[in-house]
Amino acid sequence: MVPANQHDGPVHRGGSVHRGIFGAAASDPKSSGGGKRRSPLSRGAVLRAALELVDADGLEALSMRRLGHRLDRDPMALYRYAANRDALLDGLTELLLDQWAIPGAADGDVPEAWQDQLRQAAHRFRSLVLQHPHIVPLLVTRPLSTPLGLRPPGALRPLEQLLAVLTRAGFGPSGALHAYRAYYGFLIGHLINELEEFVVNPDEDEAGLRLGLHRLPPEDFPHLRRLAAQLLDYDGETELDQGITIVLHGLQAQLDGPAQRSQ
Amino acid sequence: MVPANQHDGPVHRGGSVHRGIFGAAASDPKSSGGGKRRSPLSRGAVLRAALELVDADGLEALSMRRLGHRLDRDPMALYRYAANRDALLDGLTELLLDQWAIPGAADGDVPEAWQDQLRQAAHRFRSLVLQHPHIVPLLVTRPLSTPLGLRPPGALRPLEQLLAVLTRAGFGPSGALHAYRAYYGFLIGHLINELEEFVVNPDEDEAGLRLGLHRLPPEDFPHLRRLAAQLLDYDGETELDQGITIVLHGLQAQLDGPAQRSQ
DNA sequence: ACCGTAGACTCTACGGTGTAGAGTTATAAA
DNA sequence: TTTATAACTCTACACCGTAGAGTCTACGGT
Repeated sequence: MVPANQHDGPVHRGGSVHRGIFGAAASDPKSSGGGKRRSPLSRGAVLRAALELVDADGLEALSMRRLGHRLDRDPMALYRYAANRDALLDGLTELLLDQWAIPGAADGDVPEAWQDQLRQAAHRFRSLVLQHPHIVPLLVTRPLSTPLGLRPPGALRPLEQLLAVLTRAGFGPSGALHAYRAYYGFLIGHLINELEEFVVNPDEDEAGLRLGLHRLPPEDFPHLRRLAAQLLDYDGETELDQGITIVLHGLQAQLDGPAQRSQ
Repeated sequence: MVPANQHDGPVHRGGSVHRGIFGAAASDPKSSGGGKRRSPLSRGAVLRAALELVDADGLEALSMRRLGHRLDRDPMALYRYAANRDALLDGLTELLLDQWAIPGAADGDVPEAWQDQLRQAAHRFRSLVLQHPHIVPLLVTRPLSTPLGLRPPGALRPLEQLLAVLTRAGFGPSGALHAYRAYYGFLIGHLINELEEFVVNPDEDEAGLRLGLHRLPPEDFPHLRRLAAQLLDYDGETELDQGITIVLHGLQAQLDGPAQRSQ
């Protein structure tokens, strides 16, 4: 349930000094009270500052120089905590994935609850992502450049836990993998969809005008133009819930169907 | 079936000189045969060159300067065909979406075929994206910054056509929208998943080693480590097909269920 | 033949970026 | 006191997007 994280110090060597989850420090003056030397940074502090920067102003606003400025350190100091900017971005996705709590992942639960567990996990992931919408592109892009086994454990934990839930539900190894892919694929796809729902001009009264739909030639886009009202009262939460229901039904059918077991 | 595209010339004014789909020119010497002055570029030529650059070396390799060099033009010349780099990226997503052919979008088809049509469309989208994997981040990120009505028609056409298919299938306006979202959400999610499947070291014999799974502590990742073999023989096409089947069944159920019609 | 105009492009420059390499300082250990 | 090391800073380089002004060519009008 709670992130169980690893090294926090400099990046080149796992210093193994456990300072807490993603590191504390960085605000209290250390032992000697000169006031001249600040307490050293930590990977956790750097990542958290980076996330704040991204949340506030988007991904492009995250530059080494700006982050250095925000932490009151020379930009080059950051390279002690992330090998380069890409590694920093990877750290952000890890920071996020590591917060994804998947219910019922511990042993000893009733196996029938797997559908509720997956449903809950989906909603948690959604609210997590909505708190940090700017990192979605990272979620989509970054892992692509890192092969499975080399990704940080924090980023793999959700996958492992989902596989555990599915296995307890009765899926075989390959079945669990297929089920995971269908589930996570739908989940991430939904979030991309949801984040793309937008309004041009909230002050405008008429639905079509708010979306800018009046610019579209009616003869080319009859269906779209007719949907102005429906496009506006989008409810991401129930939309996700209904979609997840479809997926879960499909998975249940596979469980009940033939040739399960070793498949 | 075939992209029907609009202006192609300079960006500030829709020159309305129709030179063909996304523009020709850019290789044949124009009327006067001095050999001194090259024929002018075109938006289409610029976008195509940009796509080639991205396909070859990834998104980060697409800089105005590199693109200018490739087209043998000063980088600033490109600003005649795209207002800035972001607009260039938007042009790339349009270039791609515009190629997505959705079968049966023309009127007069048998309405029962909608499931096959959506299935086919999904497979076409997949092969399109696999030809240009580097643009997936754009597909995910770019529309986010452009409200629906302001997106270029080429990027909205697939949406319109999918809505047409769903409407002919019997969905009401809101139902069609929900169905579209479930369908496209799953589709894009699957592709993200599929693109993240990777091998570390193809020369390695043993499955776990090829994925780098041996680095993971066995006590923390029992399920993942057990899946080495299954992770390796991933077949994106049938995976997509099975997932789409689930979604289509779910949608069919909604069609058969109560309260369809005006909903 | 001359001029004016407009399109397509180039030149220069500014402020920003990631990061290599070497240098600095403060603390802890010997 | 000396030495080692961790944490950090300084300087510099090559690249980036793009604003602003200038150039060069083709063409239409007179």
